[in-house]
Amino acid sequence: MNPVIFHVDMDAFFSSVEQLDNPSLAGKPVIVGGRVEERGVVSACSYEARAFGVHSAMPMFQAKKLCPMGIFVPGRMKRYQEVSREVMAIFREFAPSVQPISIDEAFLDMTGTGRIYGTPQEAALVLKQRVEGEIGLKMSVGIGTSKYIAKLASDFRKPDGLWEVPPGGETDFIDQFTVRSLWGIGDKTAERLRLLGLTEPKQVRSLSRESLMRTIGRSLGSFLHDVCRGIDPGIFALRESSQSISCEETFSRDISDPWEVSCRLLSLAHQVIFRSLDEQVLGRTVFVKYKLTDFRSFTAQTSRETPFMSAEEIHSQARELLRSRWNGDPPLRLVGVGISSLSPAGEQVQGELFEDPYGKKRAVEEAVHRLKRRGSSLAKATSLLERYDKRRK
DNA sequence: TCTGGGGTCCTAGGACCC
DNA sequence: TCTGGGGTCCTAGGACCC
Repeated sequence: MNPVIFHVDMDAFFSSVEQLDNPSLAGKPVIVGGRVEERGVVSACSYEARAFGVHSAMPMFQAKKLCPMGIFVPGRMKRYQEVSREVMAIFREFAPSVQPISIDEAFLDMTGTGRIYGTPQEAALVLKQRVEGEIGLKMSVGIGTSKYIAKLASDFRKPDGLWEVPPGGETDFIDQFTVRSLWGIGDKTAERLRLLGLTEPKQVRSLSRESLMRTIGRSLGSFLHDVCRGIDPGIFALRESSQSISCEETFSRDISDPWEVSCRLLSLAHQVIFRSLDEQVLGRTVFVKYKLTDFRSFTAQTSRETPFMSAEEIHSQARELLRSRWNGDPPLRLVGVGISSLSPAGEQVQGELFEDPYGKKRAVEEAVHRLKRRGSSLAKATSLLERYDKRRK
């Protein structure tokens, strides 16, 4: 039996939710994103706004220029997550197996559901109607024999799309794309391939896997070889847990004062530890990322044998990493902090609790975390107090 | 008046080990 | 007086995606 995979993608998700919650926005160019003064970018926009050339990741000042009459709204991530959960719940009721891959996308394995739903297209129509009826949002569905094909298919007739690639039709379908428009091929790689005379999947098929791997690298070569033959490259494998947790901040104006940067790092370190406690993981690696005025960005990281247990530990490591590389000039546009080499928190805590400094610190973090979840401003107060203490020294 | 935030994976070089 | 060589871990940078 051929696999039947759906890729479901909500249309212009964030802006559609805004239009759903505020019907006066329906049919208008809605642009969700940051603030111009804070160097924000577009995170999503309605199709009405796209008609003006606005697209996601575009700087807000540019979007305003292109679409001055646009309705600019700040994002409400909590609300989008809430709606996402509702939509995913419908998927889970509907399909035997669901794999969410982002806030507004999921793979549904519909193999063997013919007796219940009829043909894949009939099933997709029912699902689209359910989501539109129960939630009020439109979506696009791609159907194929693999995740990769389904993913391309959902994008093929957006918005409100429904496209099925029949078993055996994979290569013909792929041939309707340019190499650049394939998922996983960006500007840089497309340009490299263009210089090699490879702009169409058909041209890629004239090369063996070995020669592709030799010329463009093992991984990319193998990936491209498979994709252009309609073979699933296996990139949407299930990942049960995250590999890293990080937070970053772009300043509304560049900062050259190391002390001020350190304060920002502390606040970011707190956010990182809160999220790591949420996910019940700890990290043995701390990394910092910083971006200069000229947009060049750098990373530095360090690992140790025992996990970092508190915001203070993460912060002091991150500050040290940054201090040895940057001393205030040129000014910074962004800093970020993160942890990786993650492991479940439970394992560590057993042993570490005996070591007072770590166990105690962690207990404090957890307490602060619990309070913060209840809306207390204690965490903020802690940060401020520390700031105050350090200034006094 | 300039270009976010949160991730993933890959590559390449060096250290270290057998 | 010839530069083994494979495996693994770590680090920094980069490409890509939503």
